[in-house]
Amino acid sequence: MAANAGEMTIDTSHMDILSVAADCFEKSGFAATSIDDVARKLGATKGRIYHHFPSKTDLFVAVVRRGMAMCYEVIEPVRQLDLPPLQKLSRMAAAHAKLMIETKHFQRSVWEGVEMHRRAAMTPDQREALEELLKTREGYSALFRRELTAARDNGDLDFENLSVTNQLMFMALNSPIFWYSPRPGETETDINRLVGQIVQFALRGLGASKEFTG
Amino acid sequence: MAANAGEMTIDTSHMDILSVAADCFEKSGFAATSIDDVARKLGATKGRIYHHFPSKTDLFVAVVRRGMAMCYEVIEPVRQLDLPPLQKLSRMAAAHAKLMIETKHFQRSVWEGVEMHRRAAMTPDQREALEELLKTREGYSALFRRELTAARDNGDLDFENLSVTNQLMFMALNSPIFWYSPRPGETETDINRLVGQIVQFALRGLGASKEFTG
DNA sequence: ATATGAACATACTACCGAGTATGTTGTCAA
DNA sequence: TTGACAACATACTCGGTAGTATGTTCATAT
Repeated sequence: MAANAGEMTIDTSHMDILSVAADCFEKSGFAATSIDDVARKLGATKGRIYHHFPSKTDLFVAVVRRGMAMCYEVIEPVRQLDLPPLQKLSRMAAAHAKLMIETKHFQRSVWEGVEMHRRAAMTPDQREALEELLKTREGYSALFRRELTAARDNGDLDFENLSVTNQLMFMALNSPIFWYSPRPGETETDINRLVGQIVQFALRGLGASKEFTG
Repeated sequence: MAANAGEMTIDTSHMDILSVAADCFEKSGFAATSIDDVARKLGATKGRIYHHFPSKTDLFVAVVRRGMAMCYEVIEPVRQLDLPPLQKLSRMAAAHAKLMIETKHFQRSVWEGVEMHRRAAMTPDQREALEELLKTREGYSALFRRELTAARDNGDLDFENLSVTNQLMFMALNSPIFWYSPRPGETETDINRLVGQIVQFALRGLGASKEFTG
């Protein structure tokens, strides 16, 4: 119990830093966020952060890793359902879009991480650290592509290029990280309705029939 | 002729800087791009840049302004065509998407400018400088919303919330600035096909019938 | 009781990058 | 030819930031 409490403290402190760091990275981006900014928002000093993370890059990567882990955690149960491809894709899309809304600050960092990698705007050590995460990301994307392909083979979807289509679909599903901001008095139902619009847009874009998308 | 040549030189030098700056901002983002980076890529030094632009912020704003001007220039002739709303929207969307591909480096800065404003990650002087541009951007967006609304009233489109839908549509149309990269040996036809896919995705997402979107 | 180490804070260093101050060169005007 | 100015280059300043080195405190183990 003592050890347990000790680990709890460690994990909590660790997670607190990650969460605040995600907030800062969301607001200002990686480059414009200073460790002191994060520390200030934590009501602490650099010492605390550098005790847990060896560098700013490692802190950022940890945020990205956590964000991507959230995606997997949310998708995994849906993925295991025994449903026809389009149905499953629809559920996966909804789960993903909702997560984007609920964990926006983390997912913004995930996005920036992907962008940093794509633009190759990194030092070698940053690149190496992100490399692993990008493979994970690719695996995640593949989960969706599988259902996309299956649904097209079924005749339930209609699109030309798989890669392009996948990009377009994810752009729509990810988009709330750019334009969503919580409304005062917003309910779970409001969010679900928002998610519904996003998924409907995406699936129709993919060529799903209106009977399916409502 | 002397005056003309002089102005030509000025404008050319000015535009050269803008173009290279756009490249740099695209690769590394505003915060991570240094004036020295831009100068180096120009084969020049800071002196040249600061002779034309009073500050890094002003340089960035100039890039954004130029990018947005390109949008208006491309859209304006299409907008004046006498076509039914959905037809016009489709042409406007195609023109916009194609411009995103062709002037990707500028449009990335436009995007970042909008993001900076939205995240309020700026000094007061930056904010003021961007304020004007954001109004221009809003006007541009309104051109599309007008056709969206008209097409829906016609029964040619089907969507719930105009604002959300507008966001989703622009996410799709803008998306090439994130994932497009020119293929070796790529032809105009290839690009047009790509644009076709993007527009098809967007219009279907908006609820256009398959008879229209093909 | 005391030693030990985790979890921080404090106080530095070193560097980088925005902005400035001051040359230097060529061009045109009178 | 010379003076004036545009269009840069060079050489600085100076504030901010990543990272480090060194306390300090508190809990736990022995």
